[in-house]
This record gives sequence, structure tokens and C-alpha cells, in this order.
Amino acid sequence: MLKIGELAGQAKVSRDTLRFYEKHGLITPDHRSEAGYRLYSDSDIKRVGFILSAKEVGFTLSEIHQLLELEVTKDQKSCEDVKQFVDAKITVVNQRLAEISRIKKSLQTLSNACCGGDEPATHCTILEALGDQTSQD
Amino acid sequence: MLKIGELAGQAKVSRDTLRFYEKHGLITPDHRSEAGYRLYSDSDIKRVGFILSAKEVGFTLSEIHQLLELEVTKDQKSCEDVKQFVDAKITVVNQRLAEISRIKKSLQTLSNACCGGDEPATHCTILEALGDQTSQD
DNA sequence: ATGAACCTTGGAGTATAGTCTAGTGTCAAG
DNA sequence: CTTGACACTAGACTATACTCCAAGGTTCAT
Repeated sequence: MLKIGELAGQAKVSRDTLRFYEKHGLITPDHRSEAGYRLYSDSDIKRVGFILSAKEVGFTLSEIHQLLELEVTKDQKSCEDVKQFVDAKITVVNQRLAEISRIKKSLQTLSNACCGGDEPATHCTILEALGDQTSQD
Repeated sequence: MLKIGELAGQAKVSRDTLRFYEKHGLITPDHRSEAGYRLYSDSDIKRVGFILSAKEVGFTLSEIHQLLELEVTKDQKSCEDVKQFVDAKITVVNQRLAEISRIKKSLQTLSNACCGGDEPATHCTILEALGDQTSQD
């Protein structure tokens, strides 16, 4: 069982952020101590990690909330709903993957462009690099 | 030359957003008409597209501003600075790629988990799916 | 020559995601 | 038995990224 400061330390967020996430339903301590201190389980480190990863790749807290709420039950009905929701998210994740790859390529083109690189100094802005994505990977 | 509404329509943002981006140095119309109307060049569609892509994968407007400002000149000095900056961005982009791939896999695991899928119904939440990334791709 | 549909500016308002402060309580070490 | 590091709540404040509004000017088709 971890106190809020311990979880915060391990997950590299502030205590305030954890309380904020709790207020918004993203994470709830397993239970409270006599004194009312939040007590988290070890697996909550993973949960916070997921929240941070998902946030970093562009999901909002409310989307992350939905993802964390998902529970595929045996109930066929809810299962179909979950599948639809998840498949929609996979679609946006794929779009994001494509876009981030595109940006990565442009950055690499830009990085190779000058400074004694092999490229002629024509790709001199990110927009020019974006327009011309051929050989670099 | 495009008026603000035309650019907004093509780039699928609001006029207000374009004015907001201008205020923050992300995009400036080529020039103004006699009446003071903003007139954009065709290439500004691409510029707005870049802003939106970069935003979607988690860059802030101020980072995007920096990316757009980058100009690899022949000057060796500034060139090294640019390379450093760009290489740092490539590092974060790679991290983001890894994280988004991880999330994608979990979503796929989750999607396959039930509903007559081949997986047993053990992967029933995103966190369980995250923990167990083996065969799916 | 007038009305709709556009454009201008400045400034206020909103949503999201924290971050900080105040006032108070808890706990472990010296 | 007190001091320092931590915890609690409620609420105010901040940054980012828009979004809307008011009051007015422009363009153009009818």
C-alpha cells in the first residue's frame, strides 16, 4: 500500500495531480487509512503510467477515463459496444501513428539536410522537408 | 490568394483559429487587401495542415512555432543549433511512436478478447490488455 | 442602393488540465 | 512532547488553446 506521496514519486506526477485525477474518476485509492490518508495498491502505478502514456499521445482525460472504464464482460450486448468503441479508438490511433511518422520523417530530412549532411541544402524548413518525403526513413 | 474564410474552409479550422494562430506567430497572411482583408497563399493550406498534424500528435503551439521557425541556413553555427533541436524532437517523436504502438496493441488485444474472438475472456480491461502484449499485432 | 455574407479589431468567455494556498490534522524521530 | 515531513479539504489561480461577441467596414448580387 502506497501513500499518495509514494505513488506520486514512483509515477512522477504531483500529489495534486493524483487528487485531480481522482476527482475526475481516473484513479481511486484502494482504501483510506484511519486518518483518512489515501492508500494505493501497487497496480495503481501501472494505472497512472497508462494515463500518462495515453495523455502524451493525445487522448484527453475524459477519453482515458472511458478507456479505463471499459470492461469486456461476458454479456454479448455490452461486448459489442465495447468492441465498437475500441475499434473507433484504434482508427484514431492509426491516424496518429501515420501523422507522427510523417513528422518524424520530415524532422529526419531536416536533420540530414545540412551540417555536412549528404542532402543538398534545399530542405531548409520543416515545410519543405514535409513536402519531399522520398528516401529517408 | 485566399481570404480567411476560404483558407479556413479548406484547412477545416475556424476563422477565429486562424487569427489566433496569427496572433501567436504560427501563420501570417502573405499580405492584406486594400480593405485590410487577410490574403493567404496556397501554400498556407499546407502550413495549417502541418500545424494540425503536429498538434494532434502532442506538440504544443509553441513547439510548433519553433518547428516552423527552423531554417537551416548555410551558416554552420545556426545549423548545429537547428540539428540539435531537431534531433531532440526526433527523440520525443520516437518515444511517442513507441507509446502509441503500445496503446494500439492493447486496444487490439481488447478488441479481440471477447465477442466470439479467439482470445479467452481474460483480457477484459485496457490495463490487463496492456500488461500482456504477446501475439497480437 | 440595400441586404446578405463576408471581413476587421478588441476583448470577454470557455474547456481542459493542472497548480498553488490556506488552514488543519497525522505521524515518526529526537 | 514538539518539530518536520507528510496528509487532508476547499477553493483560488494559471496556462493553453480556442471560441464567441460587439461594433463596425467591404463586397457583391439583385
